[in-house]
Amino acid sequence: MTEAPREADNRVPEERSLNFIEQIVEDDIAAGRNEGRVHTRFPPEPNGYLHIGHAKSICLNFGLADKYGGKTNLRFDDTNPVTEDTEYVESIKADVRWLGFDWENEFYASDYFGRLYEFAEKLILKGLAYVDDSSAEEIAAQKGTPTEPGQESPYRNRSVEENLDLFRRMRAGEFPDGAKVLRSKIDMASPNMHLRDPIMYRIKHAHHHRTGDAWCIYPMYDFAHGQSDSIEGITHSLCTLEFEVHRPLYGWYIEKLEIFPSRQIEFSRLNLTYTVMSKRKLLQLVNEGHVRGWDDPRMPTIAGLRRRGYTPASIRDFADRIGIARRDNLIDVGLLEFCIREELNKTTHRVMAVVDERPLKVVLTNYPEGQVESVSIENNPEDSASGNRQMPFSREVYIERDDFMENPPKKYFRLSPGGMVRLKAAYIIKCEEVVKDETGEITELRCSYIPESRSGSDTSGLKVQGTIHWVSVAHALEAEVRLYDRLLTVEDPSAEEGDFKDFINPKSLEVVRAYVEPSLQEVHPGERFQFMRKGYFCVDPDTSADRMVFNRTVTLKDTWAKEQKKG
RNA sequence: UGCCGGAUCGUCUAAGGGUAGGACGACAGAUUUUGGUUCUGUUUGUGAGGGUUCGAAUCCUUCUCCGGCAACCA
Repeated sequence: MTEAPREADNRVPEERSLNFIEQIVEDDIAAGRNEGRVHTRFPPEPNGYLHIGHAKSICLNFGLADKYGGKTNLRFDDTNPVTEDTEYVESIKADVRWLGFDWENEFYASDYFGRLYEFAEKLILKGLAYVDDSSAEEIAAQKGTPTEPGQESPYRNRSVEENLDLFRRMRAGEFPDGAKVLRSKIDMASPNMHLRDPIMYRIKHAHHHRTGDAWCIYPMYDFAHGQSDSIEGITHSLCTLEFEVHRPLYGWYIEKLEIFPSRQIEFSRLNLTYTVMSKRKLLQLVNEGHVRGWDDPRMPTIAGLRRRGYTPASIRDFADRIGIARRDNLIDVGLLEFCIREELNKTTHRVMAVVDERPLKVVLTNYPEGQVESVSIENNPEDSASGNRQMPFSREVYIERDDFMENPPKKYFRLSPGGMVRLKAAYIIKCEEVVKDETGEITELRCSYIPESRSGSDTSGLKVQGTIHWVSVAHALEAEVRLYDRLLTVEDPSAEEGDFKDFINPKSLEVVRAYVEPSLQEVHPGERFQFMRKGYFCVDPDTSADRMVFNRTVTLKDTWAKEQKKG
């Protein structure tokens, strides 16, 4: 039997192979587990801003639910009132939305404090939990080490009645912070440290951002997370590799409590070159003033990337490209840059901006004084629907100092004495004279222009190798441009001796003046452009009626600069 | 030294006994009024040794290297 060939079968979309979690999910669906349901959750602790590593997790969780017709909850893991705050709750919600995802439910671990308390009493009743009066130091000492078993607490064998009474009094506020904890009775000799009678509840007379002063005991992560998953009917609970050793405990609570068995699956966290990705370190950068805040465009936070000019689609694309696996990885930040360039190349308008503190004035000696003409320029050659706009051209224009060299090396295609270059969308010019001041510094270039070479109606027959951007001196607008570079000077700070802060790049931010074309008169924060030949830029929120500020999102690829470096 | 993971081009990631593929990067060329974009081509990889097999990245075995775990953090 032969198969009839399908028509136009060559356009089959490339089939991406499944990552290991998708394989698990498909196996589960095929086996009829959870009635074929797929329910994930994204569980941030509201104690910091989300970063690109969280974006990986968000895309994974929401993407999986989307792919298999499931749901995703947003759940704040707010079991430690002393570090958590509603400011973070709000920023996290804004960031998840901005990334393009909508959650099925907005939940909080604190919603379950009542249920968790009941779970704790249930374990006490089963003889599987006890109140311990030991101090934190004593508990740490009893814990043993990875290679030596721990010792049992002297309070380990209290009666169920006494434990119940003590736990209720803990809740009632009869004891000060640290006086007692509730622990699970598992196995102090377990090779898994997390099974050595882990703490379930601790006393903290602290105000909680949601429950206020209703509680003075708070559950630990291990006694909240899995049960929260279970309560919500989460089928696949995805987390990073460092929680792998918690999985037996996750399962133990579910088993002993006889509740819905959510399944924890771990994947490797994202590491990016030239930056750090832990909330603790990012908080340090903010608190110690190494950056201007959580949304500083140098930060790998979602807020920072947004301000820098990254788009949600580019971050989702990045998350998709890096994949999901279980091995440690260090992703080249160049891949992130590729993703944003790819999108912005298709979508942004090209504009002229001479990004130079000291631009070079070019005087076109044979161009009539006082004359201004309008030249037409494509908004985006990659998008024919984007149309054209007009730009004023006149006798004096600014170009970047880098676009002229008095003694050019071979293969330098820009302007040099006696050389010709095209001013993009306008005329070919020829450098006739280099004017310098008494210190030898070039102050101006006197050039002639070729009237027959006007873009669009060039009859000059001339061929020039270089085309450069420019702005008309009389029409240019001043703007502040913030040029960002990598936050750190080393690819992988964890591989270096010393603290990561020893490797902060002192040149990660350079603020320069630029002269931009007049069409940019009224720009609004968040708008993106390609500064022709320079890179992609985004209007910063610091922009006001009398001040224009642009952030450089990413440079254009620059093969000339690369060539130079080699030389 | 205990337990749990992991090891495939430079960097990620596929292939689950049957041609080691893709992406990014790099390199070379073509096109180009952005040294951009686009297009074409090239390069480089299964940590090591032994075994099973007609056939091993894949199975077995020994070893090596890397990561995580000893917060009343998550």
